[in-house]
Amino acid sequence: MIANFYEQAEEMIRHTGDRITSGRVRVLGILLAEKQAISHHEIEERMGDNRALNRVTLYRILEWLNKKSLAHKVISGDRKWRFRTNIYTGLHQHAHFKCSRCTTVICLSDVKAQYSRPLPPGYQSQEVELTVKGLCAECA
Amino acid sequence: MIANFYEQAEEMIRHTGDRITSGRVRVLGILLAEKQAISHHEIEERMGDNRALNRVTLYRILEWLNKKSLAHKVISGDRKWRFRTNIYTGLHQHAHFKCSRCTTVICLSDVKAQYSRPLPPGYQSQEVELTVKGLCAECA
DNA sequence: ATAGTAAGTGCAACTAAGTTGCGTTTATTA
DNA sequence: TAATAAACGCAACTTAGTTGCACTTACTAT
Repeated sequence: MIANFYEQAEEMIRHTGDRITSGRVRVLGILLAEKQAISHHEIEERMGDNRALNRVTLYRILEWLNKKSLAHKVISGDRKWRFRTNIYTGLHQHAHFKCSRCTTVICLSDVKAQYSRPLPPGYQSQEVELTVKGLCAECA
Repeated sequence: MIANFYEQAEEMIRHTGDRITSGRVRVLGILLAEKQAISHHEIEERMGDNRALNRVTLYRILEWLNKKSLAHKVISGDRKWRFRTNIYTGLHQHAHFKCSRCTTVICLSDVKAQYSRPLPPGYQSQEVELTVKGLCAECA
């Protein structure tokens, strides 16, 4: 079943018009197979010991996926980036949930960030990031 | 006028019941004098070249201020922590604004984070973080 | 006022996460 | 199938924060 994700990944990458490399296919495939936002390190783990990509290459692939809107970066206060494909979450702004016990990060795809007051005069909003911290169902 | 902030800082620290050390007074004084959330590095700058505290000590002081609720930590995706006193912003949850051009971070003390849907079943919220990114009045 | 002591500080060395420059490999194209 | 620009890998680096341990200092009890 992971093979399916690789096929799907390849198709998505083909659509960008950029090169289809095995690294991109593998990374995107792993992200597609994942229900959570995962870190650089977790992606390496899922690649298997000997087949791992170089750390730098992985960073560059993740950055590229982000630029091509195939995945997005999730920030969460522990100085680590996590990544999630956009296929299930869409492109719209959405919130993230981080479990303070197991550190899992999920996308709350139908929770939208709002705020109660306008910004100070002259300020322009480009992007809104909402992170809810707490306990996930497993850890509660 | 910065002297006033140091007096105020000393008073605030006295209230915690913990030790009043020159490091704590200086760091909190600097934070009180500041209208923005500032980074560890910016605090060092404001201390002057020769009078700077050790990096480790500064981190520990900031952590202590956070624990004592005299200041709070602001996260913002660039792997840097920033700090702001709680005196003007209160203890309530509030949002932050980060300018994507000049990287300044301010507390939006009267903007509250909200979200449009309940969390998935079993999930418990402990803390909500809202960061708005865009252009500040200076940079717009 | 001063000695004792636990809290706070400084130093050196370390870790984790991400970056840069440059030479080598590879996916596409012509 | 050769040419070539885009990817990749390696080594070395940077930035932000952490740990362990010895030294110093603010408070306390005399």
